Amino acid sequence: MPDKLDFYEKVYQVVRQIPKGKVTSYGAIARAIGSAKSSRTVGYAMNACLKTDHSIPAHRVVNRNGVLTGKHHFPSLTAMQERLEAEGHLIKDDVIINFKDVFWDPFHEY
DNA sequence: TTGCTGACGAACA
DNA sequence: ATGTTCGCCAGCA
Repeated sequence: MPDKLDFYEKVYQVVRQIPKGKVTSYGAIARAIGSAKSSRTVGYAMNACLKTDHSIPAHRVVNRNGVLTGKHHFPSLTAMQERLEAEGHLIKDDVIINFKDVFWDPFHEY
């Protein structure tokens, strides 16, 4: 079937499951949907969802170091950080403080 | 169609 | 510890 669209579907599905106050990484999502080495493409999917589906909390997805590498793609350069702070996260120099403590592993859900 | 790019990550030197 | 290379996959010129 539409394998290509399938990839997006799965990515969105996982991202939507991220609990409020938690975050996860591109790589974690990639593993969760069965494409462990496609973390880059996960980010690409996020980029697309920003423009299309606003119901997806793309700001809860950061890289494996807890860095807000995707902030440049938001309407505002500070939008991502502010959203995260609004959910109780502490951010310093684009890095989520206590990232490890607020990390949510989608793999753990499956 | 080919080649390059990119919100990543892991392996190597 | 730091820098480079490769894999993965969608989108665009």
